[in-house]
Amino acid sequence: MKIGELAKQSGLSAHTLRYYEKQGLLKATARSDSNYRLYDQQGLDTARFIKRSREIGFSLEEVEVFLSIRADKPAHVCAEAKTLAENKIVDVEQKISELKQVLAALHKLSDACCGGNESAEFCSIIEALEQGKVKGTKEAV
Amino acid sequence: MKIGELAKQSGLSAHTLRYYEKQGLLKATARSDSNYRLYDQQGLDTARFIKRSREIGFSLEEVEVFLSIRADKPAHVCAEAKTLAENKIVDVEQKISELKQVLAALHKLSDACCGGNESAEFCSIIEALEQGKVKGTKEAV
DNA sequence: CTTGACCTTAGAGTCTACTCTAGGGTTTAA
DNA sequence: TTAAACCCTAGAGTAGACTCTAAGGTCAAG
Repeated sequence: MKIGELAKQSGLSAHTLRYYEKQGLLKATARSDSNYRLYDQQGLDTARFIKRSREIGFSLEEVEVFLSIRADKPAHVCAEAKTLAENKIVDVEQKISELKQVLAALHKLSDACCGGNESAEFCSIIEALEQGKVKGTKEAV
Repeated sequence: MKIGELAKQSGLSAHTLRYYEKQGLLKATARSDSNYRLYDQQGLDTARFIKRSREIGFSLEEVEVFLSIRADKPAHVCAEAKTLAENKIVDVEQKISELKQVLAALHKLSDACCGGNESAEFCSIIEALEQGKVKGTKEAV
């Protein structure tokens, strides 16, 4: 199949597929006489593999590692894949905890403010940002 | 005070302060004979205001709105500030919920894998990415 | 034969918020 | 006086993952 068909089947854009090729993640199986990229079922599998990995939050660099494990499984061990997953778990947990602190600070801001059509002269949000009364982002980690 | 002092007092870098000026967020109060930026207490207050707003997760664009409210409070109403905060809360909650789904998918991947020095020939992580058994990212929203 | 849909390439642009560089002037302390 | 430490500008570079453009070749239908 040509790149447009692969795009349709995989849910990635043709642009993105070419980009992945440039990044060394997914090369076309062959080229037609007119130099069109041609893909087979394997190419589609790989495209979907990449897409799923991205959706789970892996970077292209990490996907590359998965692909190399997948390309020669006997040459690799489970620990390699699991390490990637565990590191990513730590990253995501960290990000979630940061966002929760941000959320708490935002709620504090928001709850303090009447939010009405009163003049902002004594708006608690502005005041809080002004005077640094809002904590919980860096300090409370 | 000069930019270096303001940087020290505010916790922002001189580079960043100049960047903020270029973005129209914080202009120097005056210039010295030698064209150095000069700031007063108000400048420091503003720099800190920006820094705090950023730490709470507001974009520079949003900070600009806060600054304009702050610059002329009687001309604005609380609702403007509160709307910003509430929208940001929605954003952050959304992001957290996405990350939680990602985290669940990652745990599923990781837990299924032995993680040992066994060959990756039957690695459940690779298999899961391969066959699309991993759900919970887009579909489960 | 032509129109439109498809494909090619190299390379530039997007987003956000910085961060740094080059090349040069100023100030301060020893 | 000289060296360090500061300041200035315009503009480029960084991150990550695309996304798009220009200029052109190819292919199938009518």
